[in-house]
Formats: sequence, C-alpha cells, structure tokens
Amino acid sequence: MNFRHAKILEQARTDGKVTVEGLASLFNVTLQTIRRDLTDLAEQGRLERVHGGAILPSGLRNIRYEDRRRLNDDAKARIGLACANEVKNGSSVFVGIGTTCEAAARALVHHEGLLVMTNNLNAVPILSANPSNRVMVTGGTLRHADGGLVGAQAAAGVRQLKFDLAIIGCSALDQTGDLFDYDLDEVIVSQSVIENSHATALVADRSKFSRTAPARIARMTDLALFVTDGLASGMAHHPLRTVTV
Amino acid sequence: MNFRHAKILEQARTDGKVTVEGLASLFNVTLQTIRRDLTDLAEQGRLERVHGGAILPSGLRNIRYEDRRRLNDDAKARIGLACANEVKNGSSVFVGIGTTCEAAARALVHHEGLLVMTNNLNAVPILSANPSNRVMVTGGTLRHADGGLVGAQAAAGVRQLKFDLAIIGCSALDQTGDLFDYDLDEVIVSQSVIENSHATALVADRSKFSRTAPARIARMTDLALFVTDGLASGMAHHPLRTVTV
DNA sequence: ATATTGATGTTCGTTTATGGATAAAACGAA
DNA sequence: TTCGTTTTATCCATAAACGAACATCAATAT
Repeated sequence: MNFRHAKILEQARTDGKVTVEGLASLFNVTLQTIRRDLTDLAEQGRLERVHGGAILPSGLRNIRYEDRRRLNDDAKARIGLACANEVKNGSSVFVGIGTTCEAAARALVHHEGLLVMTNNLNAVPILSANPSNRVMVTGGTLRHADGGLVGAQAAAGVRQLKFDLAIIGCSALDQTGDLFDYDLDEVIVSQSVIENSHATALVADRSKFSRTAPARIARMTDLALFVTDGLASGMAHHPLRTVTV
Repeated sequence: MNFRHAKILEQARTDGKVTVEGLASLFNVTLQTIRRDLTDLAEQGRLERVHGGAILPSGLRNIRYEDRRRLNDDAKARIGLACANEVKNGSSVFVGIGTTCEAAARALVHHEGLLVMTNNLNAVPILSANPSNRVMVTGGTLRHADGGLVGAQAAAGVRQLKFDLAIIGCSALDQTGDLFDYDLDEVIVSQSVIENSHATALVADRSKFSRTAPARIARMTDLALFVTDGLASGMAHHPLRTVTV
C-alpha cells in the first residue's frame, strides 16, 4: 500500500480505466512501479488488470460482458458525458442496463444530491461512489450475463418513482425509428421506465444501427433525447432531439 | 493520544496525505516518534498507514465493513455451513443483510436449483457464482455502509415470494428472546421476510449477546431455527431449536 | 528521596519500495 | 499465420523506511 494507490483508484472510478503510461507520468515514476501498483490493487480485487492499464473490477459479469465493455469505450464515455449534461443537480434519474448506461453513471460523479434508481447492478458501485447520491435499486431477477435486474418485479420497482430523466439503452435500432431488445423481461422494464419518466434519453453507439433484435421496446417518438456517436444515413433527419458526440 | 495527533489528522484532511518526514520536521521530533503516532492513529482507524506516511482511510464504509468481515470469520463460516445444511436443493431461500448471512450464501455454492432472493448486494456475486441458482434482488434504497437494500420497497419485493427458508441476522439479542436492529428501514424488511417464510433461521455469532440496539425485529418464538457459535448462559434452554457450532 | 510511568530519542537488523536489466508474453499489422 | 512492437513479469541492487529493543528524561506518585 502506498500514496499512489488511493489516487489510482480514484481515477479508475471517475474515468472507468487507468493506463500504465498515464499514471507513470502523473506520478513521475517508472512504468514498472505503476505495474506493481496495479498488480497489487488487482490482487486485492480493487482493480482488474488489462493490457496497458486497469479497469474497475467486475464482480458479476462474465467474460463476454468484459469484452463488450472495452468495445468502443471512448465513444461510450463521450456519450455518457453528454448525457450527464442533461441531468440537473437534485433531480431524479434512472440508469438502465448496458455498458453505455454505465458510462453515463460514471459521468454523474460530480453531480450533487441526485436520486438515482437503477436495475443495473454494475452501476451501483459507480453511483454510490458519490455519497451525496441516494441510490435505489429496482429489484427483480438477476441476469447473470450482465448484472441486470429484469422481469415484472423490476418493472414494479420502477413504478415507485417518477424520473426527471431516464437513461436507457437498447440492443438494436432500425431506420423506421424503433428500439429493440433481445429479452422480453428487459423490455417490460424499459417500457415501465419510459412511462414513469418526464423525459427519456436513449444512449446508443453507432454499432446498434447495424444490429437487429426481436422485441420492440418503444418508438423513437416516445423519447425526448437520443445521444449517439454517429447517425446512420437514413436517420439523419429524425424529429427527435439528437446529440452526436 | 497526544497534541500532535489532532494536527496530523487536520493536515491529512486538508492534503489528503501526510509524510513521516514532513511531520517530523514540522514538530521537531524524530521519525520514530511520528511513526508511533501514525501507527496509533491507524490502529484507531483514523488514518491508513502507507510506506512513508499515511493517507485518509479510503471510503470509511469499505474499511469498516472489511474489518467487520474479518472479525470472527471462522465462527461465521461454521454458522453459514450449518445453516446451509438446512437448505434443500430446489427450495426457495432468502438471504439477509450482514456478514454472517454472506457466509451462509457462500456455503450454498454446492446446492442445486435454488431460488434465492436477497437484499444484500454483497451476497449477489456470491450467489450468482453458482449458475444453477436463480437469483432475485428485493430492490430498495441502498445503504452505503454495507450494501444492504432497505425500506418499504425492499419489504414489498420480499412479498413477491414465499420462502422455504429465510436466513436473517440481527444486531443484538437480549435474554428475553427478542431480536433487535439499529435501522428501522431494515427492521421492516426483516419482518416482511419472517411473514413470508415457512421457516426463518437467525444466524448470529456470540458477540450479539453483548450488544444492544433500539428497534425490535421479532421475538425468538417467531423463528424456526437459531444458528450460533455459543449461547449466553441465560438462554441455554430457550424453546427454539438451536444449532451451536 | 526514590520508584514508577510514559513519552521520546537512539541504534540496528529487517523489510519494503524503486529502478534497471532481461526474457517471456501479448498484441497488432501485414 | 508470422514478424515486429509493446507490455509484462522476474530478478537483482540500492536506498529508504520500518519496528523492536533499549536508553534517556521529565513528571508524578509513593
């Protein structure tokens, strides 16, 4: 344990990741020293080591989910940041399932006095890093694959509150403006979230345009905001307010 | 405690860290004296010792909780094991808040086909390590101190199911056979659990006999089983079925 | 006056952190 | 795949930090 460890963890919590290079120049020590730090922290389970740096530990998630998290994570961080800009201090927020929603949760650390509900167990430690947040969990059936809580109980949990802004993701988007998902148990939660929010923001990186999924969540017109990193050509003039990062 | 301690803590709070060298020259004492001071403060949990100095304890919550987890963990593991013996494969189980309940969760890894609900987020990764378990979460307000979900919503989540066996803990036990807790929001959950279970097991190590807490959860006669590592003298002949490990 | 206690200083052998060197492993591009 | 580059783990040497034991001193009790 040394002086750097606390700072490394802090940076990992705010940025979602740390790099060996970045930390070495930050602390003015050699790369080897940082590697030892990261190894130590990883052995304590406080970080998870990856090539070139480290990320926050997973706990629940499986390998596939880890891979997805690393996929396009720059874009996800930008999307999360843009999304957090829409959140006012002291408001009530919902954070949904998916790595992009987690990026949004990460971007909320500097907000004050939020009431945040989530059905994403990975988002819980991120959100509770800020002690001024009140964090609530929907309840529901745990989906081992990604730490999501789904099903009727999750939907019922959502109905306990009305959100100023709900941040949700989806598995696929089509050109007619529909949102889709794979899992019906997740869809009923998302629908419940949309119903119980003054405004809903969809976060989705461009990869979602080229996917398909069976279960319709909603139409784009049911939403207030769409935050993405690049539009598919056909959707360029969709009526929905769109933020591209 | 001496006059330096207050100043050391003050500096730690403003700078986030203190160094042995810096403090020694500040107070004009030897390095060894400062080391003694820092060791004292670290033992009190007011600082965290690092090589060359000390830092603020990282996230009070985690440290305290980690300490508690290590406290008497042999006994807790035995209690958990004994408790798991009462659980049949394929049954529905509730796992409550506290390190002893987590020990019980750990002991359930070799069971098959359980439906487990919990309001303890620390228990979730433990329970989901066994893929044949169906894991549900109650929902509720997150208590940062220990990862527990409490309040009305947690109690409502509990009412969705009826458990074959519920495993709960408590903060204190008195000789008349009453169970107590510190937090009313947790008590309403425990009461809801007892109501919605065919049988409730209380897990408590002997330290609970010497504690007191304000909020009554239930009477011992409301329970089916009591698993502990040693009885207080006065409770030796309580009518409740008791397993001592 | 003498003994006791507690805080501090001193010494010294041990432990730990760090950086450099090297070889193995992981990665990315062709 | 193969090759070249980057990242990593391991070993070693050095310097710093550490803690235990003992000595010293002052304040207090007997």
